[in-house]
Amino acid sequence: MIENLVIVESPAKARTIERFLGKDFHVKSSFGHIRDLTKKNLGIELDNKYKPQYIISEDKKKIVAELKKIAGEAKIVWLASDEDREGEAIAWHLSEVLNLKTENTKRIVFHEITKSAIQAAIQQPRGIDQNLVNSQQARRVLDRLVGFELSPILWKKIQPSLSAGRVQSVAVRLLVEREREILSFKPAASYKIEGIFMFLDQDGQERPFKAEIPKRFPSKQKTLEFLNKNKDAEYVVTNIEVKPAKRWPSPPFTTSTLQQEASWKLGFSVIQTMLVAQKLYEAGKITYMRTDSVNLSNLALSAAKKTISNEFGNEYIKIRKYKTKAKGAQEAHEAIRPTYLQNKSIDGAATEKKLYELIWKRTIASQMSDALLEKTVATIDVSTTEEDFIATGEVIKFDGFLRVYTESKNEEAEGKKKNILPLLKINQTLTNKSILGIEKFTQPQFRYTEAGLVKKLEELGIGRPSTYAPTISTIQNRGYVVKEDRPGSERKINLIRLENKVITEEIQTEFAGREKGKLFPNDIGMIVNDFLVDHFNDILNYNFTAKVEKEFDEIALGKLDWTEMIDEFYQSFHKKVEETLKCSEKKTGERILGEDPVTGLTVLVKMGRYGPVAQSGDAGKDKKPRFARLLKGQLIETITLEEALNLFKLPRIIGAYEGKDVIIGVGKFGPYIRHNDKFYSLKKGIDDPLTIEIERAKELIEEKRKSDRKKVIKTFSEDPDILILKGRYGPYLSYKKKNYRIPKAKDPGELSYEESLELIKKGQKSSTKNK
DNA sequence: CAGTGAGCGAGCTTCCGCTTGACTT
Repeated sequence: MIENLVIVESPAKARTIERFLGKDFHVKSSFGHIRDLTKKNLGIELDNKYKPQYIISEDKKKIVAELKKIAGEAKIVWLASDEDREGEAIAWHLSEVLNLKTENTKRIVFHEITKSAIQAAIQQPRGIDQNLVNSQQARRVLDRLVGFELSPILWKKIQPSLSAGRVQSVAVRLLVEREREILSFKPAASYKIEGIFMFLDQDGQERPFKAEIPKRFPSKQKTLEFLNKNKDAEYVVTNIEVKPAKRWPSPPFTTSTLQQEASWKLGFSVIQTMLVAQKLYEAGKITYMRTDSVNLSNLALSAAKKTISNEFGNEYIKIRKYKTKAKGAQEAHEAIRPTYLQNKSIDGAATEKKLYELIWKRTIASQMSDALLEKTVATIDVSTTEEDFIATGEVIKFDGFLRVYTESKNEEAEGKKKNILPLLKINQTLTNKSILGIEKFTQPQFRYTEAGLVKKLEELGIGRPSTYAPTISTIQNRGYVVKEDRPGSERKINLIRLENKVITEEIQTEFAGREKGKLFPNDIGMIVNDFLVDHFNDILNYNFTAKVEKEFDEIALGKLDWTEMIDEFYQSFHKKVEETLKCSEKKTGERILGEDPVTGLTVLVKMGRYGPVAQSGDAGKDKKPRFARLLKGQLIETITLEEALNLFKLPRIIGAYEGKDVIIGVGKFGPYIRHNDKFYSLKKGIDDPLTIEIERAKELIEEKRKSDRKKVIKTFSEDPDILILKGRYGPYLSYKKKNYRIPKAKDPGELSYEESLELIKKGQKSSTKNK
């Protein structure tokens, strides 16, 4: 007979709690939700008050059976899932599925996994909060209705297998709208004026420092005029202002801020951050990594105090309590922090070490003193003009938390940029070394990184810590958006310099629009977005989630019946679904670019069956139209007639090599060279399929042949189709375009022909078995 | 790994939020 069974969501949590509770308590985990709506159909009985049809998920059957058995033997079952909507629902599903009786079932909650918090929770059990459960059912049913009624419209009207949902569709909308802002942005040029002045140090050394004219000059002409006036100018310091300033640390990490900082400082994708964090959590090194709370337990606060005192001294301690600002935060957990704050670093993989140290620094810094600064602003009068130069400098008087953590900035770059300002005095005259007029262009808005999009979604209250990373993956997997680097384009900028009373001009080049690891919407993302915004504006509205969240809150308080809320929504929503299915045309995003000046045929671009294509000629009236795939980076929305006409120049024969034609084309995976029935990819960003010449093509062919030869470990004279190759995951066997595993114990170089045949036979058998 | 684009039709796709393994071609 078991005295007590405690059920929590996570196995790692179960292990920790079991230690705290002692022998009488058996702690098990449910591994999250155990039931969900059936996937076979809508899973909601529309004519029966939206009754959800729950089934036990396939991968949970085993654990449910086990829990059922133990629960039957236990005297008391403690449901200890999280204290939020989803946690309450998990507790309720457990009590339903395990047939728990109210008299021996107790619901307990705690916000932090510390011994005292858990013991306190045990002292204050309650029943299941059905209102809170109902708010979760409303959330679940609403998301299912939206997702499972919108997606099929897209399959009919745009393309199969597409998807739409309350969260993902808004995420795509953010990216599409930002992209359009950037595409339509017209950069404006102006001139920034920087002067280098010399200052005689106490030890007789001349030191340069920088000052700027606060306003921008609108044209080159005005800049030249200003520089000319400076040829015979004198410079006097007319004002010095010294102001104290303060900087304070950021709160400890939540899921969203951890993803942002890991992206910025360590270059991690949001998925990578979560995978590494999961590892650290399972090893007991950090607290739970899916949280929206910035709260630290009292235990953590006192550990932080001790650690800071030991490491930096008492003057660096400032214990702070942070409040969550995020919309819709449910705060079931602590902030993400090291379990043991005295451990500054850990053993483990390089990525784990780096992420741990980031978390340690952020947590410790959050409990450290403000940094005290002194900002100096000096005004330098120019005798010949009305403009004044302004020099600013900043000195750190007390580093405080900056000793361990600088936020969201590349620390080295920041250090380099800082202007060291000398101790100037009023009425002091200065000598000018040079003045530079630099042409500056206004910048469009930034494109989103994965983590930047998560930040935006969190601000809008859309999505939860457990779904940020999956959402980012979904919109990429559907092809709506792509994460990539873009080289940008060169741009000339004017530089005008005054030095030794002589004005010189030079032209520099800079890269505009260079992007690294940013999210770009694809054509299909734009088409789907426009379609949804057209027909379902209310759901695509950035405030839709906030609006329904308010209603979920009312349901949780018992002020609103969940089925009534759903009914209110569904009546009008479903009507729109029907209308849209009936009325709207199939959408291809078609755009007519104009006429081919040579053939006179209409040229258009649209979404074809296999992706965006350009089409020359009308299917109805002309003879068979020609098609050409758009190149990567080209958008239906922005491609020009000229660019589209160029696409029809492919495939093209550029010459011959070894007696065979060399043909350039564009395929599913980008531009390629075809030679003797073999394909060779062009180099991304280096080779242009429209201009590549035969010599370069030969080079690429030879390069590929060389690297293929390197891959081969062994061949057999008995059958040249069998190849032992070196792959990404180690050696493998390749035979007629199929790959087979080589047992780890075998030295691939020693594999015999007979053994290879054996492996192929075995591999074919097991692959049919798996199906 | 690669070049397609007519049309028919069966059968499939899909949501968000909780949680980890079992997979490694």
